[in-house]
Amino acid sequence: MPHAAQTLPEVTADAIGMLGERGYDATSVDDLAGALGISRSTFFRRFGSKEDIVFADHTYLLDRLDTQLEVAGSDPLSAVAAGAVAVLTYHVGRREASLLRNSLLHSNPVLRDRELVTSHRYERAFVSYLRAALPLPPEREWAATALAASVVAVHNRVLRAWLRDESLAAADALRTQLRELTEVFRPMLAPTGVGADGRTNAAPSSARALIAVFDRDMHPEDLFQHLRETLE
Amino acid sequence: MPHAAQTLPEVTADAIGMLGERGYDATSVDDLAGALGISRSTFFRRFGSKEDIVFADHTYLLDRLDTQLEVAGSDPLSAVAAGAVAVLTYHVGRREASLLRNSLLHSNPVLRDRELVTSHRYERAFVSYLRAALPLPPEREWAATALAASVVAVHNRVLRAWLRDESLAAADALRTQLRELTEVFRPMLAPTGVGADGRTNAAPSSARALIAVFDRDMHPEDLFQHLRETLE
DNA sequence: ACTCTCATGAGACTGAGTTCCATGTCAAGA
DNA sequence: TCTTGACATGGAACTCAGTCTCATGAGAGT
Repeated sequence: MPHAAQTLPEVTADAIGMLGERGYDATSVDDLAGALGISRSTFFRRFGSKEDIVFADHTYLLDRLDTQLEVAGSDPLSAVAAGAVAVLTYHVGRREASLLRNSLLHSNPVLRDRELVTSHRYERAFVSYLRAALPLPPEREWAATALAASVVAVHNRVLRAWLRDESLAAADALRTQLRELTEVFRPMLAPTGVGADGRTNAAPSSARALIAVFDRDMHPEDLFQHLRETLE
Repeated sequence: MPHAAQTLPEVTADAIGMLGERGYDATSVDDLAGALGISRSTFFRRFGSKEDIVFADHTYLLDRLDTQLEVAGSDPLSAVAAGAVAVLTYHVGRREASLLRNSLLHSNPVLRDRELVTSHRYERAFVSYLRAALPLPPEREWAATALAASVVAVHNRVLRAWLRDESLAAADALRTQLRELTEVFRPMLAPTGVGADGRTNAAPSSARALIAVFDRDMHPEDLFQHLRETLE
C-alpha cells in the first residue's frame, strides 16, 4: 500500500504501528519495506536501520533542543529546564504515538537499550551547552555533568509516569521538579561563593541576604571553618 | 592455543586483547572461539554474545555493588557515594585492562552505546537502593532519581579523566566531588524542611542557623513569600 | 538529443545469533 | 561391569540485519 506523499512522521508512525501489532522481532525489514511500498535497499538508505525508524523523532527533538539552547536567554539553568520541558511537551502532544512506542520498547530489550542511548544524547547536549554557557572553574565542571544527568533522569521519570497516567499534568510537574533541581545546583554552578551547607559555592556579591542550614550535629569547629570560608 | 584452566577474567582479557589488536569488527566470533579453544556454539553459550565478553566484569561489579549497598551503614547518601568509589577503585586497580577496554570502546560506536546501557544499570541500582533506604514522600522521589543519575555521571567523568591521565588521584577526586554532590542533594532527601534558596526542603528542626542566598534582582515580594514559607 | 546526477531496486554477500541434533563425559545406581 | 541420565560440547543448517555493487530509470540542464 504505497501512499504517494506521506510526511516522515506519518511513515514512521505506520511502521511503529506495524512493529507493535506483529511484534518487533517477528517483523522483518522486508515486511516493513513492503508495507511502506519501498524496497529493502531504500529502507536502509532512508532510515539507516530497523531500530532507527522507532527513534526517528528523537533526532528531530535533539536538533530542536540544540537550537532552542542556542537562542536561550540569560540564565543557563532555566534554559536547560525549559529545554527538557519542551521535549516532554512534544511527547505529551502526541500521546497516541508515545504510547505506541512505549509499548514497543517494553516488548523488546534491544529497543529499551537503544532508548537509553538516545536519552544519553540529550544529556550530552545539556552538558556541552552548560559548559559553554557557564564559566566554570575546572574543579566545578563535574557539577554541569551532574546537573545534565539529573535533568534527563527527572525528565524520563516524569515521562514514564505520564505514560502510565494520562491525567498527570506532566509539564507542570516537570517544571516544578526542575525548578527545585536547578536551584539545588545553582550554588554549585554560580561563579564563586558559599552555599547552604556551609560549602563554598554561591556568590555573596549577588546576594542581598546570606542564609545557610547547618546540621545540628555538625562539629562547631567545622561550622566556624565554613563560616570563615564563606565570609572571607 | 587452548589453555587448560583459565579464570574467566583471564579469558575475557585475552579476548579483549585480541579484539583490540585486530579490530572489533574484523574479529569474528569464529576467530574468538578459535583463539579461546572452544567452538562457536560454546562461545555463545558461555558469553551470550560477542559484546558481552567485553563487558563481562560489569556484571560482576554490579553484583558487588548490590551487596555493598545491602550491608551499607546508616547514611544512604554516603553509601551511594562509597559504592561509586568502590566501582571506580576496581577500574583504577586494573589500569591495563581498563585502557584496553577503553580503546576498544572508542573504536566502535556499538560498544560505546553498550557502555551507556551498562552504566544505566548502575543508575538503577542506586535508585532502587535509595528508594528503599530513604523514606521519601512521593513528591520528592524524583530527587533520588536525580541523585543516582548524577552520581553515575560524575563517576564516569572521573573515570574517563583518569583513563586519559594516570597521575590523577581518581578515587580522591571522586570522593570529594561526591561528597559535595550528596550534600547538595541532602536537603532534598531529608524528611522535611526549608532550604538555602528559600525553597522548602531542609528541616529547620535540625538547623542551628538558617542562611539562604537570594538573587539581587529577585522581587521583594517573592523574597517575602519564600521567607514566609520558610518560617511558617 | 545528450549527459550528468541521483534515487531506487535487485541480488549477492558477511556475520551475529538461534536452533536442533549428535557426541562425549562423568557419576550414580543396577 | 553395564546402564542410564544429566550435562557440556561441537557441528551444521538456518534466519535476518546490514553492506556492497551494479543496473535501471527519471528528471534537470545543456
